[in-house]
Amino acid sequence: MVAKASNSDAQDTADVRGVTAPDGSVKARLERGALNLFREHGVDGVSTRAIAEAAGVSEGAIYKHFKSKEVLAQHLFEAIHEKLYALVEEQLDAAESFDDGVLRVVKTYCKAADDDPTLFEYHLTHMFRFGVRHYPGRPDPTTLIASRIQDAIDNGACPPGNPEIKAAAALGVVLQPAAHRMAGRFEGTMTDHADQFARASLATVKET
Amino acid sequence: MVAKASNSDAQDTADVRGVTAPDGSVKARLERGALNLFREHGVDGVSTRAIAEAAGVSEGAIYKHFKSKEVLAQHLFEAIHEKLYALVEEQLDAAESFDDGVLRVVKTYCKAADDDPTLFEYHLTHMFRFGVRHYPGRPDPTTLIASRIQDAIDNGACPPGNPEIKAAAALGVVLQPAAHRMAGRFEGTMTDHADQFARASLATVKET
DNA sequence: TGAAAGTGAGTGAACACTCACTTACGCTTG
DNA sequence: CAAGCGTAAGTGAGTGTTCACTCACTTTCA
Repeated sequence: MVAKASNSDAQDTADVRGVTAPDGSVKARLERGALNLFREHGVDGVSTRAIAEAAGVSEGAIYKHFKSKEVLAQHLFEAIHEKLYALVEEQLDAAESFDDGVLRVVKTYCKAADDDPTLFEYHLTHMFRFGVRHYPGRPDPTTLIASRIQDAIDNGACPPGNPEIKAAAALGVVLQPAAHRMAGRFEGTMTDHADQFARASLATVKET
Repeated sequence: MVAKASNSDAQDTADVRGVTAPDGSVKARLERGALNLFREHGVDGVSTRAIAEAAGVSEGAIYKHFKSKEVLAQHLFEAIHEKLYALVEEQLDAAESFDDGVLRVVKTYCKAADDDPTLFEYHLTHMFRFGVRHYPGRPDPTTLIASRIQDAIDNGACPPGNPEIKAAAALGVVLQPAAHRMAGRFEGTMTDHADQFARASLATVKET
């Protein structure tokens, strides 16, 4: 479970941050320190010693909060994964049409990438490690999108086709540029180009 | 440098395989064994002991062919990276129009993913580790594609826009489904859907 | 016959994790 | 409210294991 971040702090904006424990706490410093290191060096490239140092605590402190380094890494991934799911669901439910839904989802991903690039990059780069399994019931943004595409196909708002493929291709339009943005291959924010990505995503969904 | 694979074996087909040493040699077995393990567990998740075991040789043998485990991992990445570059360049040069070029590149990626999924997945998952730096002169498929898009913009075959972003978005249409395919999220080959991906890529390039 | 390829026990370093211990602190009770 | 107390948080030296890599040696083969 993600540390409850929406208890009293009036943060109802669709913000990808706030998936970690309250700022200043040792747990939050461990999470943020580990996240920074994991993003740069990969989970296996980071020692518990380095994590403790980054958080300004002793190595033993890690184990008061997490059973193992691996659990810490999983916890961070799940936190952002579930947060993304919630944001996507929120936007899809608020959408006035299929096309509007695509636009909203694209904007959500762009905003997430801009708001917390470290968190987003960790999510992107560790999808293969933690995000592959999509057992039934696990909240997975792509599966959610695919199921909404299926709905749209059923009611004629979208041409027929494999919804998993449509979802993947449409997301690729946003995620691949996001990866390039993080590698410094172009300037500006993702949100700057959100409308363009949305048009391309929509064309992709209707084409694929 | 990639082990010369096009010496005498009459393999002129645009195939992504053949980036490793001749089959049966210890070097080839080390490369293939390491590749399989790296793909599944990541470079840092694989021990030299495991690599030697997979290749059926002693640990010391690794160091007769590669200076270190890291060099072996880099070598494998560069091999597929340069091969992809060559294939993309070949197809772009053979293209009769901008649109035809997009179709050919998309088909090339689909075929590469189908021909050697392990190699392709290793490339995909280790882009962040090895593929980020695109210093001038290094053959990089995406940079090549971006430069051809720039050409097309200059001669009016493509609407204006940032070619790096266009290239990334168009590639995302293929690469994200490829990742999903490898995770077993849909059946069939990538090539089965190449025409659809090509149409979506083209729309993305002209839209983004 | 000489060089390259291959062996496998050996080495020091780094690793994730533990544990006996100290510190901090909220809660009960007179 | 002060004293006492139990629990959770935090420490950091210690532990056994695993790691990448080496080297003296043997084998292969042109």
